[in-house]
Amino acid sequence: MPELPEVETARAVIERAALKRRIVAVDDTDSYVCRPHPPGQIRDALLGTELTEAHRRGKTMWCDTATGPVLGLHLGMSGKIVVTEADGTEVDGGDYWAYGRTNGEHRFCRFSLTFADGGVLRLLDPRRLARVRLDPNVDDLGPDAATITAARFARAVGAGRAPVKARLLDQHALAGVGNLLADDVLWRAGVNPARPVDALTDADRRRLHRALRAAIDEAVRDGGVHTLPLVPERRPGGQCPRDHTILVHATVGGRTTYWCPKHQAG
DNA sequence: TATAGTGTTATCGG
DNA sequence: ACCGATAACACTAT
Repeated sequence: MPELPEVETARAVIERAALKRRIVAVDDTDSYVCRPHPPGQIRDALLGTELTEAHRRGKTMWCDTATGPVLGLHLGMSGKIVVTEADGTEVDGGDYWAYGRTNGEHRFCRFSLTFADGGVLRLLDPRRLARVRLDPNVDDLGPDAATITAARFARAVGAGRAPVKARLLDQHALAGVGNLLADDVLWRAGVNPARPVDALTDADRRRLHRALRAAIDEAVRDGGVHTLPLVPERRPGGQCPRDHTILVHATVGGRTTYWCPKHQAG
């Protein structure tokens, strides 16, 4: 589920509910999610300190700590952050999860921080493709898709023969666009997903940039990429929300891709 | 039971 | 070395 909008919401959850609280217990025993750190290494680095700031670039989050290393968090394909207070109150990123409501059950907990007053931050992730690591390297990520300028976007989606969708998904070129957001952006801009980037016009790139910014703003505001117009129609028989043409689908850039054959023909 | 899947990365070929 | 395509990863829901 998590693309940039969901990750931004998760970051805001941490900012609102997990900063400046002394960490008294850490569960880092899931050695796949916490790799390459051996069990206990992340725990030892965080015990007794506190998170001070929550940052995000693309789909990667990281938290500064008062006295320890930086804590990197990535939600992978199915991760979610939930903060539960001692009285049972939950703060989470909304109901976008495909694996049902959490309902205080905390199934699939892969990592947790317990605070001095009994509150707990949990990373829930059925598929265990999320990652927790100390001092993550963020430098290889491209500019954040939520704030990228038109000029930098044009550079990122300028040269090369890759299908434009593949480039939008390339986290080194720009960071934060996932499969569903990419389809919605291309749909808004009226661009065929398979079009090579060097065949785009400057006008195409301007429309794509505006579509990207608008789609992200709407998705963050409305609760995730599932609220975008095209996303519920991404299924066999789904219709274009604009002209009601039956959408077509194929694999582009290695991912299942839906588009309107009428207004995204070229 | 078989399959698809919202992300990342190692590996392969051009 | 660069660029793009593909498989693998772990696991659940359909």
